[in-house]
Amino acid sequence: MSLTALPVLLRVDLSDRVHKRTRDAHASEVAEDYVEAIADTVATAGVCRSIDLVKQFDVTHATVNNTVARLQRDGLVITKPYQPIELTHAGRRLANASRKRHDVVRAFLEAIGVSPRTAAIDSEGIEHHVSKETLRAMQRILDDGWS
Amino acid sequence: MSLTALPVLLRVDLSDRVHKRTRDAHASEVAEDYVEAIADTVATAGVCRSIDLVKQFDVTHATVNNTVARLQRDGLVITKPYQPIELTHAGRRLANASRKRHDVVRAFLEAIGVSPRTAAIDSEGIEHHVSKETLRAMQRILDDGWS
DNA sequence: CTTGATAGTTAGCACCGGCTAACTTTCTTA
DNA sequence: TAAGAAAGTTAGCCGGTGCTAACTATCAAG
Repeated sequence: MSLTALPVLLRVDLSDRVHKRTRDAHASEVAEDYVEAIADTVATAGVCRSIDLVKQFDVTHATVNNTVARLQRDGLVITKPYQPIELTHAGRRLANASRKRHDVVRAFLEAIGVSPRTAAIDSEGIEHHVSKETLRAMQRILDDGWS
Repeated sequence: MSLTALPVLLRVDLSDRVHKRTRDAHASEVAEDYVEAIADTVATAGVCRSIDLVKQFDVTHATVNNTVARLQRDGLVITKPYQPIELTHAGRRLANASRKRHDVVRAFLEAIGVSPRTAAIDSEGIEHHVSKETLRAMQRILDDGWS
C-alpha cells in the first residue's frame, strides 16, 4: 500500500493525513471515475442524470445516490433532488485532468501494440496510478516516437 | 468501474458473480499486495510474521490480523495463533504471478525513461490493472526494443 | 386525467480495510 | 528467573461502496 495506492491527482490533498490510506485512495478513484463520467455525459447529452451513471457503472440507483451525495459533500458536484447532476469548478478540474491522463494512457497502450479494446479496459484501471512523471514519459513517446 | 477494475489475475474467478465488483476488486488488490509481500519476506528472512507486514504496509497489528484472516479464509495463506504466516499453493501462485507482473511493469516504466523511484511507486499501483495482453506488449518491448 | 413506466430517494444491511484500546503471549535480558 | 519489551489477539468503532426493498416523484400515453 503506502502512498503508492493514492491516485496521483489527490495525493497532495491527502498528504497531511497519511493514515486512512487505502480507504481514501479507493474513494478517490471512484470520485475520479464519477466526475469523468459526469463530464462525458454532460458533453454528449447536455445533462447528466443518475440513470446515466447507473448505466455506465452498472450499479443500482441507490449506490449512485450514495456516491453522488459524497461527491457533493466533497465539493465536486452540485445536485438537488430530482435534478440533473452538475460539476463544480473543482469537479470539472478533476474531470479534465482524469480525462487527459486516461486518454494519454489509452493512446500509449495502443502505441505499444495493445488492441484498442484491451487498451480501453486497462487504461481505466491504470490511469489512477500514473504519476506526472510517468505521464510525461508516455506523452513524450507519443509525440516523438521511440527515438 | 465495470470489469475494468478487477485485478486481472482474479477476473476469471469472479466472472460468475459480476456484481460486488469494486468491493471484490479492491479486496483482490490487497490480497495480491499481501501475498507478494509475504513471499518476499519469506524469501529474504526465512519466515514472515505479522510484524513484517505491519512495517511494510505501515498499518497496525490489528489491521494485519484482519487482513491475514481474510487471506486464510480465501485459501491464500495458512497461519495459527502466534505462528509465522505461510503461503498455500494458491497463495504462492498468486504471489509469483503478481511479482512477475510487477517486475515487468517496473522495468518497462524505467525503459520508457521513468526514474527508478517513480517506476517503483507507480508500478505498485499499475500492476493490478495490467492484462495479459498489455503485459505481453510490455515484455515484447523489453525483449526486442521499440523496433 | 389517469395510469403505468421510469427515475430518484430513503432506510437498512453487509463486507472491506482502516483505526484504538485493552489484553495475552512470547522473547530478551539483566 | 522475573520483568519489561515486543509481538500478536480481540473487541468495537468508522467510513466507503456495494446491495435490496419500499417508497415517492416525474413523465408519457392513451
